[in-house]
Amino acid sequence: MSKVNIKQLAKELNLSISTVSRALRDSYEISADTKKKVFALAKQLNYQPNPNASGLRGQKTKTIAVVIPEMVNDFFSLVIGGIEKVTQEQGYYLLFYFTHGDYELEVSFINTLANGRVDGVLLSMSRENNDNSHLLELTKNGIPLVLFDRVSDNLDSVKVTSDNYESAVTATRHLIDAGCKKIAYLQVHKNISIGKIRMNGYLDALQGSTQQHPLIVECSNENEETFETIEKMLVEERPDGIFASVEKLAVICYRVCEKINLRIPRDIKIISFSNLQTASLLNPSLTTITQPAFDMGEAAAKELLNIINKKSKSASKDKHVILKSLLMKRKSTSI
Amino acid sequence: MSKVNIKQLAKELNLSISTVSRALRDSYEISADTKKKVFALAKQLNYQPNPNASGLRGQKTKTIAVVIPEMVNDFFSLVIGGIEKVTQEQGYYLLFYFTHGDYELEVSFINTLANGRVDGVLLSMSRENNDNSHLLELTKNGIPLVLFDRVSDNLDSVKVTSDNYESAVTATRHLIDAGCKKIAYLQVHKNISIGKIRMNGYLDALQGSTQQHPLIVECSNENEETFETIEKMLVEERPDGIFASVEKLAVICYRVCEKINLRIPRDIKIISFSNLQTASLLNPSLTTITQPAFDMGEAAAKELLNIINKKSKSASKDKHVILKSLLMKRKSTSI
DNA sequence: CTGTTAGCGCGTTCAG
DNA sequence: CTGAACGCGCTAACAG
Repeated sequence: MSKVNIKQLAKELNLSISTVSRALRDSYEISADTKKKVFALAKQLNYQPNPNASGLRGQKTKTIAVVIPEMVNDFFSLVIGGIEKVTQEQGYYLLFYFTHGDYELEVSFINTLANGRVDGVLLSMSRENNDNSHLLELTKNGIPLVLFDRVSDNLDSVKVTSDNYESAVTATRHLIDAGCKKIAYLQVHKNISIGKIRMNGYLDALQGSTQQHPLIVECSNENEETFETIEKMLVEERPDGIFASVEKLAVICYRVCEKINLRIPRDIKIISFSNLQTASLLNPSLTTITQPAFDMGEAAAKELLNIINKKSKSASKDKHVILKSLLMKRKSTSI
Repeated sequence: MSKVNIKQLAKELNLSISTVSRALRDSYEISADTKKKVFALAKQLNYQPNPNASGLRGQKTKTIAVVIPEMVNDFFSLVIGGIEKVTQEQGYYLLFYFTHGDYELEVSFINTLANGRVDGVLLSMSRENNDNSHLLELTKNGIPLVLFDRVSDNLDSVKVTSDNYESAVTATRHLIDAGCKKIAYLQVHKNISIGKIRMNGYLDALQGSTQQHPLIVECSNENEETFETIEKMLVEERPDGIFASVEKLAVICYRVCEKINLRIPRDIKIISFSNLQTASLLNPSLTTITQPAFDMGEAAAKELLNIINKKSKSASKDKHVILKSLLMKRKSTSI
């Protein structure tokens, strides 16, 4: 344990502890000469202020918590990239927690944060439309909270999302414009709001432009089951367009098409909410509605740091930042 | 700021601070009755011990740092899953840091950790064969370190890796057994040790089994450039087998084959180091050597917690855990 | 079984 | 310009 603290610096330099402390914080009441000496020794010994001590004293830790459902997921990986870029610039540390979509875990972790472990929290909810009292409690304890992607309307924290409704409309119109006469919508998590919002975009786009009837296919989290559901639907209904609400469904759909010899995009056109990474691996590559994941991370982190630093709680309450998604066509795709 | 602390609990219950503290820690010298009362109130008020205070006092934070090159990468995502599983069970927090392969960033972050911010560090190195003095300094300060995946031989910390050499041999033999007469090896990062080790496996397997000459293709980080390099090689050399040292190269290779009408696996067979996620998206799906990423995370975290809890520094010094990779063939692949 | 006290390292008052 | 002293919240040693 050769850890260096202020005391040792003081002894070494024949100064008092408080002088050293002040010098390190570049206080105006310390002579340039003394400061120079202190800085030199601090650097030489790699002095690092004890974060527990300063956290205890000043009630700030330069740490923010990031609570997300999971990590093995390109979307959240990209979001984290954005968060990290912003926070790193300002010297913040990142405490991560993965809820695996488990509400109980989210609650217990958030409760754990009540007492000065972090300066703020970035959260994408594990489930929605639930009891949010743990989050209310958190903000009541003076810890700022910013929600992103999976947010809840009955919380007046700052929110950052992408334009799920508008982009679902865009995606559906894209299929219509490409000549599709019967467009199926592949749906999961029908009870989470982001799912509903996307579906509404699909429904409204259909209604607005043509006489098409909606064809909504409820899928599950079980890949095998979903495969069969989709296969059955394709055979029986013979749609010529597919709009997948999440990437995984599009991938399964590709597999089904292979099996039953439907050629993409000639026989059937597919579009999906998805990120960039995996979409271009498919053949032909998948046209997607891509959320600005990195930007979302950046935006959420910036909002949070604003609240933390400027304490402008009142100004930004109930603010909702909405980022624009992109329709992405890739080479070798012609839909 | 309505944060609850021990003092408030004590006042509310007409007990002394230390009695409450002991009750919360379930000390044997507190009556069952008192404990019950304390627990009840603590739960009611959602009392959470201030981590800065206990960290300052006891020199432990229940936090470990995870330092990795990047996040947008299935391999590290999976590793983190393993780390998280183990640490969550024991109530540890995870502080993340991404070096983006930048050695300077790694150094500055590690230095920051010298003074009681975390109880231990899990690290996958940003670069290798460099000056490791920052890591030595860290362990000298009494903070345990476990290296995984990208490790350095001139550090006597515990290391966890997968069997890169053996699995490269296996992969090469697999192509040979499948009848390949001319196998090319796609290489990047020739100067990092993990790259060298894999290449040696390829070279030795070739030498051991047949009269084949090695065909090593140096690729860059530039996708466009690499695409052209591989295309040129395929046209000029006409190999019937490809061993890609990283997944991205295999993907590019697929694209090149499409362009110049080489059918996989009939004309050319491809195998690659890769994880599971993206490999099955390709068509035909890619046969891979898959590192046990999740297991690696688990193993590394377990080793670290062992050191932290048992303080068995001496016993585990210079230990090297090597996990076995898996050769994975997937449906619709016939090589 | 319970209360009193001291100190972890730092930053900020209050004195010079 | 510098030093002494206090307290952030918690735990452990020392009483009783």
